[in-house]
Amino acid sequence: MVEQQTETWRDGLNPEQARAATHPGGPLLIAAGAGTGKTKTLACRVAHLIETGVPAERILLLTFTRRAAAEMLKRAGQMTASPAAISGSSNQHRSTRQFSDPSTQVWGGTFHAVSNRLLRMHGRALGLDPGFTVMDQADGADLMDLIRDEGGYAKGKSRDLRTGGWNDAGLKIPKSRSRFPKKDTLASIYSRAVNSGERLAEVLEKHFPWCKPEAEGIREILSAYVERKRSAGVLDYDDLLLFWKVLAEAPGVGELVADRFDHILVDEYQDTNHLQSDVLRAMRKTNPNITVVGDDAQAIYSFRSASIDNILSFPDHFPGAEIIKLERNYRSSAEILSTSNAVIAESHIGYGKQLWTDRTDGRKPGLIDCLDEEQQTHQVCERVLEHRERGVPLTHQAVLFRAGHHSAQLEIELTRRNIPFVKYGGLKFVESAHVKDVIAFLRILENPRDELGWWRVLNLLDGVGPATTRSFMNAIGVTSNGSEISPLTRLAEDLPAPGGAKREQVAALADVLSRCMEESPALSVTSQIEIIRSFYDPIVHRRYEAPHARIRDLEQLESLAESSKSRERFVVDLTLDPPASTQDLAGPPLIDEDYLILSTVHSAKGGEWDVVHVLHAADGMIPSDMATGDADEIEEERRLFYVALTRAKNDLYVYFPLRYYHRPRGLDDAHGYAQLSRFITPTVKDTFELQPAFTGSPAEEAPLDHRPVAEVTKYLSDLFSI
DNA sequence: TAGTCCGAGTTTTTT
DNA sequence: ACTCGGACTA
Repeated sequence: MVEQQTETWRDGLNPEQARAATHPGGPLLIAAGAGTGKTKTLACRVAHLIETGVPAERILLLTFTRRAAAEMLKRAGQMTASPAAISGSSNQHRSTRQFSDPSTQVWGGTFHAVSNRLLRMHGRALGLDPGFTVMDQADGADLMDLIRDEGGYAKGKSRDLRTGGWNDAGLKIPKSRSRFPKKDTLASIYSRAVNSGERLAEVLEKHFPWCKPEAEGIREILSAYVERKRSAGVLDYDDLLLFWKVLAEAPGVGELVADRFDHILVDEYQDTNHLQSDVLRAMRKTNPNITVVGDDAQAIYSFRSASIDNILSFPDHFPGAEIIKLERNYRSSAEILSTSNAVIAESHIGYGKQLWTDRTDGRKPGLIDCLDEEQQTHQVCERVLEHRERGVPLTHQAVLFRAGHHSAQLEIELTRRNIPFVKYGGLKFVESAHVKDVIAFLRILENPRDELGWWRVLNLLDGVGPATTRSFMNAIGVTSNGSEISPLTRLAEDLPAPGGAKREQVAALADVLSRCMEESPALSVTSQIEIIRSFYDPIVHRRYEAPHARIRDLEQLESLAESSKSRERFVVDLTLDPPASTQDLAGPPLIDEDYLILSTVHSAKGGEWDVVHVLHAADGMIPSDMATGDADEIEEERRLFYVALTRAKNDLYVYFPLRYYHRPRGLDDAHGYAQLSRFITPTVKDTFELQPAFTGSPAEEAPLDHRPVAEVTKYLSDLFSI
């Protein structure tokens, strides 16, 4: 990393970086390879714009996560005289700094967060009630499920559609197993169509061919889904983009919105999708000042409909675009670069950058053959500690893996050895049912028409299931539109016929909700959650086997709310920018401590560490079994591997466990032998130093590995069993 | 109509 | 290990 405390920021830039940072205006594409200082360049560009007189609040910086925006603006702030003007306006609840005048700050954040803000300001012009609530992907899937049940798609309808031909052929229908897509599939189909702009038929054909027989039912559900979101006053992630696009294209208000910004800068452009590129074009119909930064070799979000075409056809979308390539790598040793260059060389698309460095102090990356996952875990721990002893703190080391659960065993071992760690990616706090339940309370307080919120809350009552919930929602006017009286009031005033529910419990619920609505003095979000928990905690105790972990989560949620200005902000922030790591939740105590970073490769995007350990370099893990359908998917997995490798500055270790015990299918505990990841071709392998762990020092390994004995026993018992 | 139990099938990445 | 759906009971 280049020094920052130079006189002016310009001195720290190489010629290409400087040219990009001081580009006068018009469309600019910065094709920045991994580790070429793209964050710095973008931050400098922001600083440059402000120094040349562009008002901070007329700059829009779109990033992939809010964390990235905050980081970039922090760096820009260090370079200019008035740092406060730069720090992002969308500071989240966890941010400790407050700024005097939010109107004089750069707009920074994700597409979704920025859209949320614009729509609350201008949405009315589209007929959109600015009091909308936002739901995440899982909520969307739940709504799909609701509709799916009502329509009886899972049962009767789909069966009717399929039976005919089969009977004629004399085939036995396999016990009418419902093949109708599940809620998550429905949500993905919908999202894919919206984000890529492809028609339903095409989407099914290309990405969900096994769902084609149910196309008609799917179409009906998707239409109903759209309608239900509208009447509930709820937007999903896709709506945020869609409405932003419509807003920007609308005559009158569209110009108003676009004219807010003299300059738009977009980071990680390779991971934007068709819809996002439409948004940008709509925002830049007249003003051509747009800067995008990206690396086609690091495109890893096609599952979210991101399209590599966006970056490849940027010059067509924005005529007159200048392209600046950044190829000088400041991050990694030459040896690490050789390895990563060799990996990406096997792929043949894009702007074909060749990364180089003049560093000469490197060591060859290590490829560590392990007997099995247990040994891999052991090896990682040993190496991590070794590096710490040699002076590399844990925070400067990261362990990367393809899927959230790949680190499960390692986490157990780290805990056992008292090695502190923080994990990014994988299953998230806000996705757990009990947290969602509490958020559902907040959502109906915020937006009493929020059908899904009511659905969750009412279903909590004893003796209340789907049917009673539906009649409740009708009775208090959640679903039946038109009444001026809020469902909250109606629940409190005349309790609906309880059905199977206990009258007192319904009354208690109504009481909790109205206490949260107290206006003078307005209650803090924390107090509201406290009230909700007085009702909900007992339910957790009754419902779950081990309630304590869940109660702790709720305590965390409560304290998370402390720094939150309003209920609206809290709920929106939780869905648009959920805590990304275990650390975000753990609070201050961890901050001074040293801890190891664990992260999915996706969440590691943009990060860099002195020492990087990549787990499970076996076929089936990298590339994932789930993503070997077609050539494009494989290429994306290759780029994913490339992203993992290029995070390393000084030392890189890639681990390959030869044997897996818990093969997904194997109920008979049969193990399987894995293949080395197909991305480690012979050429690539040559760039590594091979370090077979199990032929190492036997004295060290032997006591730790009881497997061989178990193997022999099993072998013999198999032999005799037939 | 709710709640429970069992068997079958699935298992990624994230705003 | 987990979720989903179907069947069964109260």
